[in-house]
Amino acid sequence: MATTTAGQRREQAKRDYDAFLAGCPTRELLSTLTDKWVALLIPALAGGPQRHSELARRIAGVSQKMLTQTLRTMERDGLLTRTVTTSVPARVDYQLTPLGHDLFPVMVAIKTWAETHMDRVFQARTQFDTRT
Amino acid sequence: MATTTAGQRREQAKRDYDAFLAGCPTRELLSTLTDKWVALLIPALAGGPQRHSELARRIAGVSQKMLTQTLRTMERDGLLTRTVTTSVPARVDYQLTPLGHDLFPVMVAIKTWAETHMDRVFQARTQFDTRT
DNA sequence: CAGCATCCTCGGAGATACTG
DNA sequence: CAGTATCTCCGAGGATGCTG
Repeated sequence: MATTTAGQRREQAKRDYDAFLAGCPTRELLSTLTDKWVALLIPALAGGPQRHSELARRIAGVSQKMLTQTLRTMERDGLLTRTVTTSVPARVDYQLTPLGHDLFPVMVAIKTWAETHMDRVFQARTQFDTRT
Repeated sequence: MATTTAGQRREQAKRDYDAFLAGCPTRELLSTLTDKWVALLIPALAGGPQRHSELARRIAGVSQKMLTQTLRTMERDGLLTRTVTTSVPARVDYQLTPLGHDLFPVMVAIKTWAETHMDRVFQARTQFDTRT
């Protein structure tokens, strides 16, 4: 029988992995998670499946290359699924997995934090730049 | 008299700023927040003031240049304060501001998420890489 | 100890053009 | 429409050496 609960396995993971350590694989995962486009894509996809072109329009300024590249990385890491509908023209839908959706609160928190505290940061910058 | 509450001002900010827009200044702030070293520095500083060398040791693998550079940006954005104690040798302490501390829950959430779900991501990668 | 200046390199990321 | 391939370039970021 299984003698470990999900909670215990999570505890185990937190003991084994430490992003403060240089060699830890979480360091590299952290690099993926702390990506501007990931922080925008997760909230953008939270409402449901989106097509490539829809995402490109929603997330203004992202190049086609970066969008495809970021989506591919996220798919590989199990954050979203890519569904191809063969037709002319082709149609591809991206949808968050439960794992990806689990990341939603965190990502939306960063995005919202930036939008909410932008003014305060501007104040701080002005003060910093005009210090004697 | 002031007719707007802090809550209303926050609402105002959320209406004015939208990180989905390319020209929005929050896009650039988001770039700063979604930085690997920021995600590690905030949790590292949460316990109290830390010296430059202490941080360098705690956050393994960070170069001296990147550490100074990241700390400077965070100082400019009002996330932390830099206190110099003139002595020989010099001593510099970094401490989170209330604004920076406000970011702590978010940053620690990302770091913890990575540490907690590393195994699941590994599984997803293996499955992705061995797909036919 | 903290941090600036300099040099150098590697790859992140845009632009463009082409395919299914 | 979605994606790949190629070329190019700029700058992030490491290494080293010097200063207060």
